Amino acid sequence: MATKESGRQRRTDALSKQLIVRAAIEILDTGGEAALTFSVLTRRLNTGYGAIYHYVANKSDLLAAATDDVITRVVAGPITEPEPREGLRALALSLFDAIDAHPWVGAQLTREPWRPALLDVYKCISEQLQALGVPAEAIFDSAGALMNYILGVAGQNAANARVLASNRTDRDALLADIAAQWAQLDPIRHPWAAGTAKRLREHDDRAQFLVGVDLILAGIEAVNREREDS
Amino acid sequence: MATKESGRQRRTDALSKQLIVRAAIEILDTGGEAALTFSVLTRRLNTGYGAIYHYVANKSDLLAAATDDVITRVVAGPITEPEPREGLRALALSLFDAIDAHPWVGAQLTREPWRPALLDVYKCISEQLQALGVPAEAIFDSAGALMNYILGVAGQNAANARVLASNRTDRDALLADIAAQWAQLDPIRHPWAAGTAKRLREHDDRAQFLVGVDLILAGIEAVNREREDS
DNA sequence: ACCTGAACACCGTTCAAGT
DNA sequence: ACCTGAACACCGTTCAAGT
Repeated sequence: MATKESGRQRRTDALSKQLIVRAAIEILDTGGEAALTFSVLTRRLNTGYGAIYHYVANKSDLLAAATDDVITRVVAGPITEPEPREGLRALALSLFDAIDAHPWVGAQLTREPWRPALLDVYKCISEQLQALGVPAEAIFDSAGALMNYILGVAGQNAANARVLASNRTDRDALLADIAAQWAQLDPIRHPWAAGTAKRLREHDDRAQFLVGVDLILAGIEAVNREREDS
Repeated sequence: MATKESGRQRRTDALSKQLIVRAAIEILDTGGEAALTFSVLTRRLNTGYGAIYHYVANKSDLLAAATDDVITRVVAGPITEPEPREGLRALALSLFDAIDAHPWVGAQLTREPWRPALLDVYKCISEQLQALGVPAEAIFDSAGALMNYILGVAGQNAANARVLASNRTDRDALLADIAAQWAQLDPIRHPWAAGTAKRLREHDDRAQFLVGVDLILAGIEAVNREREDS
């Protein structure tokens, strides 16, 4: 089928940062961080190095722009849930899923925090907490804890996913291995180990992530109840 | 003082993985991730490339070993607090401080999770939760949430610290900038913004980290209380 | 067994030259 | 203004040769 098309043909339409970023995202999603190379990008876009550098300052800039693109799309989906607690859970899951689909975003966020897109996330969380009745003076710390948890766990999960990308067998083998180690601990001194080992083999990362969100929400509410009582 | 000592002299004592890892840690701490180069490492250790590769499989392996070294030292410090809640807070703070002192550890953990050293952290957290009276079936999710929070936030914080490494002025300027943005939001629709903007400028990352730990602990206890009641 | 360092493959970035 | 691609500096890794 179709001979290799030379690949030497010049592109007809103009380049744009948008176009470059989208191409970079595709490469990152397919081959991971190591696959994103200016040489690959150049070939994919049928252009030269200089053309890319005309729209992008350097590789850092490109990665940052790609990350912004992904996060912005998540936050742009307006929260439709009327119940603030559900809204928060939905936002958390959206971010989790986005980082799961684009694992390199997790690593990038640890490298360049405080991107504008993240401020929107922060804002969104703050609004939901306010709707939940959290007093203004408690919102700062609560929103911080939630956001850090969401990004932190999503990042960890993405890292896991990347390491165990090959197939389910790998994941199962590794978890079984860890579980076996724990199952060997003295059940008298470590009664938690048996249950944890069992759960480890069966657990669903996405569900466990949500349990954590709920734990933090429960904590926020518990602390506020105490504050009201006193 | 002391002329440059040629640097060409061969080392007298034998090399070892331990020695290489320690040298790598020093380079990483001083100059950040970008500074760790086999060429720099070779010069620092007065040796050749092959000698290093004799003890270390590749750069990934070296980074992993360096991370293990840091984390292991933290977990090795036995928890002396008799009160489990204080023990957890102490462990959390130790990890936070360690990652703050070695910011590259944060990025590394997102790259290679499930290292043996982290399993020890998990184990330690589980034990403290058990001592706190958390039922065995709730320990898995609770420990997971706590550990993810600790590593996630510590990593984020390290990233912040790295970006704003230069001096306090930079940090203050950036935070003031963000605060100003939020202060402009309509105070009727966003009553939380004013307080958050103020807190943002003044907050202490370490203290806020601990507030988050306490929130999760409060959530764990609240959920368990409900379970008991029903 | 342990070490040396030239050599190789690869990658980010620049820049003089083109349209 | 926008694009091309040879060239440069740098870095991880290998390997034949040394002790």
